[in-house]
Amino acid sequence: MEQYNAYSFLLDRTARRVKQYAQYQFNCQQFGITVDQWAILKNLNQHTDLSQKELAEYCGKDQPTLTRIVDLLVSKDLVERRANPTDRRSFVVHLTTAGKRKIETLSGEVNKIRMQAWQNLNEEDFEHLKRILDTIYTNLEIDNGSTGNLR
Amino acid sequence: MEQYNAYSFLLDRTARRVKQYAQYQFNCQQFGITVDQWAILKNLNQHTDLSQKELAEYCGKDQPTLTRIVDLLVSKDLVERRANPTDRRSFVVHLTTAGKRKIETLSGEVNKIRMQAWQNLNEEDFEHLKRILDTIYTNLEIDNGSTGNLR
DNA sequence: TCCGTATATTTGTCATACTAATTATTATTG
DNA sequence: CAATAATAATTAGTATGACAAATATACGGA
Repeated sequence: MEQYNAYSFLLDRTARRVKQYAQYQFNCQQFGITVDQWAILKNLNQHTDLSQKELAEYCGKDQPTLTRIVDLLVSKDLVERRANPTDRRSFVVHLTTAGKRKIETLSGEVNKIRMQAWQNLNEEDFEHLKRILDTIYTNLEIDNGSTGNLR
Repeated sequence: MEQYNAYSFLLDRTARRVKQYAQYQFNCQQFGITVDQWAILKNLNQHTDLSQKELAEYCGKDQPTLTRIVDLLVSKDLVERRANPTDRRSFVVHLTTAGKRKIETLSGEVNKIRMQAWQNLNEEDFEHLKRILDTIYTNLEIDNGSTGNLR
């Protein structure tokens, strides 16, 4: 039983290296953004004009974190906050022309960087990894709801 | 090719949930430390009286991060910095009595928390996960050394 | 319509990561 | 031995992550 604990260490360590490696390449190639900022841009490109709440869900970030990343993207003129006509509480996050250009310029390079991790691994490994990570993810739902699992 | 990019998102998301879930349980059960602080204590218990540099390597943390975590553990009286007789640049990090007691008290509970992730998964999954994560990890070595891979 | 509640965003605080720079000490080398 | 390089630890700055609280707005029911 005890040995199974190692997964948490491995996961943490690997996820950090993946991000660190990508950020290192981003810096070397002067992309001018962080890896997390890239994830936001990429999501915005696929689902245009999301509210920050929706964007946070797609990107797997919480709302305070997303607010701050959007702040940085706004200061870099890559996105802008637009009034949401149907709800004055929320904004719509909109890609600027510079933001779209950034995505076009970097997409291919980012793919290359991401694929470095996948050497010596194959399609089947990818399916295993997806399944295992998804299972862990759903195993650890923190349930505040009506099913009343844990406090 | 493009789809393989998803691994980075999955890894990051899963690692964050694993840590968040554990921290949530730590808080509920009033362990009085963070998940990362626990990892340091656990390592110190296995390899007594390491220097901060060695400890950082075992724990997979960088040195500035380790310095700060040790600061927090010192302020909680769980470890202390002792002079290293053979090298006045470095310290030896030593578990206090309270630190040892903390480890004994929490070990079983932490194991239970960690095992929650492993429902619906088996030994074979564990081996797959270990192998895949280790492969990714070594694929992404950032080599500043003599082999001269990338700038 | 008014009131209480829910929601979207923001702000604050603490902890963790990564980078770069600083300090004190040790090791190396001419 | 003296000058230089390398190393252990720290500090500073920025970004992210989690959680709580505050604010503004929307929604539901009396």
